[in-house]
Amino acid sequence: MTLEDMYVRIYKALAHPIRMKIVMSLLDGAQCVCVLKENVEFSQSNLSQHLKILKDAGILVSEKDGIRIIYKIKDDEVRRLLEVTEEIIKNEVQMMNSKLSGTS
Amino acid sequence: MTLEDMYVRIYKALAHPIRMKIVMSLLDGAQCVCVLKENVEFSQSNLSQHLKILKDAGILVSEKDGIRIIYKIKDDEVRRLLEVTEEIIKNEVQMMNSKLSGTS
DNA sequence: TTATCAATTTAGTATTTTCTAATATAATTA
DNA sequence: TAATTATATTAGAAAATACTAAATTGATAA
Repeated sequence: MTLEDMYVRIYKALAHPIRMKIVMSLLDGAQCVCVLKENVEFSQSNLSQHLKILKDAGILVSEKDGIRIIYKIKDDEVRRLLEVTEEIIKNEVQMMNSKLSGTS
Repeated sequence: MTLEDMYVRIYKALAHPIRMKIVMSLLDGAQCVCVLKENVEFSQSNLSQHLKILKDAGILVSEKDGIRIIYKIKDDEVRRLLEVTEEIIKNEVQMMNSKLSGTS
């Protein structure tokens, strides 16, 4: 596995609307699959597959709690990744707006 | 386009080995397509398609220079995104190593 | 103007990813 | 132990993405 491949694995994990939704939902705190399931509009097996991808990529970690499995954001570095991405998006939106209003 | 979709577009653009290679190659400085072509192992049309995806996602920008087109990393925020990702990878590698050597 | 070089676009095939449905596992409770 | 609840896995069809080859555009030079 090259360095490039490691980058790609991380980005690929985040490059899906459902997975992004899961990750954002977990930014507020850990959640069990049973709760995540309620906010997601498809099958439980599909959710499970997406969670696996996120876990394998090192975005999420999980732990057992009796019959439940709790998922959470792995660490602060992952949170920072999302923050920096948000910065990029903010810049884009700002630029779009200033172009539209002719203030550029 | 929701906020989620904007995140996804950025990550999707980076979630490909060839595109990652292009981006890394551009971290050292702007390059024309003609030079990028030499470091990439497939058709020029394919390269062009990947460049388009990176540009549309706001990762790269391009400018004309006579007959050539020069591509470069859009801005420092994008560079930071890559840096933070590298941090995540470093942590992973470190953890793997300490597990292997039993130092954990 | 014609030829050439640099890059992009288009169309169709090949490959990869995603989703659904069914089955399996694992912990808990009756 | 059997039934139930929570989650994961598997297999195959559906959808999305990537690649190749050919055609196109646009700028420059002969």
